[in-house]
Amino acid sequence: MKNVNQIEIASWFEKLQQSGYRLTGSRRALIETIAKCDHTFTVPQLLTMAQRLDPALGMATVYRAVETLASLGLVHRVHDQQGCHSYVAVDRQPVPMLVCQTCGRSAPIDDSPLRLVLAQIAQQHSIAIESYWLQLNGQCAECR
Amino acid sequence: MKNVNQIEIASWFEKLQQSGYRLTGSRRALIETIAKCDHTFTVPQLLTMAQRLDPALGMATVYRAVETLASLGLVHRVHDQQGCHSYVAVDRQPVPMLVCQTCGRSAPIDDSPLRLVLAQIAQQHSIAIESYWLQLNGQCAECR
DNA sequence: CTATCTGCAAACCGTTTGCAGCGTT
DNA sequence: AACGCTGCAAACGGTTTGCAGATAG
Repeated sequence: MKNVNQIEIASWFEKLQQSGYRLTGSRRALIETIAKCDHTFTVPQLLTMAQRLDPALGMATVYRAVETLASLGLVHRVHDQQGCHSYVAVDRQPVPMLVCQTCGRSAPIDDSPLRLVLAQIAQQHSIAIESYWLQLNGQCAECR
Repeated sequence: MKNVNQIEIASWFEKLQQSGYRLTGSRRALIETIAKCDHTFTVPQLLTMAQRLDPALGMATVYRAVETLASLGLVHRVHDQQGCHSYVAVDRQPVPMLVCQTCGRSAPIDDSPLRLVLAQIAQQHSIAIESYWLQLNGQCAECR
């Protein structure tokens, strides 16, 4: 499975600044690290990886940055049996994700065929769907 | 939205015993509480509710029981923006859930029409889907 | 009777926060 | 120069664990 989340570092930098955030060394290091990372990551993992670029980086900064990136929709939570401690880079708003349980790599999926089915379900249950989470857990071709 | 998770207390008791667990007072109290509960709950919430039946009940016991019930597939994690601290009763293996964001009540959905679409997606991405999480967040008819 | 289960309280650990100094704009 | 951002370390809060006594089978 190729990493489909080829994020554009420059566009992330832009988006940060457009939203009134400063483009600091820590944030550069973190974004560059996330861009290179082709799998899901936890905050402590991200810290370790990013410290190659910025050894003085602290844990609190990473938590704050990930929260910021999540609020901008650039990073997305991923769930696992044990809890919700992982994230992935995404290039658009919350996206149904496909996560390989072996290598941790992920890819967004095209959910347009799903929307139709979901609309039917919503009607059946007479509810209004505000958002949904779809995460497919499996094995990618390479890991099988 | 009616609570569709009408769990059968007796069948839960059976399943516990068949799996080699003892049917203790704490577990009875917890299962009866969950059966009455028509919405998602956190462990601390469950403790408070179940203490009506068993005032001496402790937090650790509830954590342990919920973990046990989850391993038997009787209870299922529910996700929210802030993390994964909620559960719902389910009567079969992990089920796509529909959760009302206002009242917290939930209903399992029939995912058979979805399976077809998911199979297509799996083929497109050449991956093997082992499990998936689908959670629809919205407003039920009553809360609108 | 025995092994499991329980309540208590302490330990744990991931996450958040306060603060003084630093760095971006 | 102003204000956002950072690192540090302490605080926090949900969850887990150790243990001695209780209890189901």
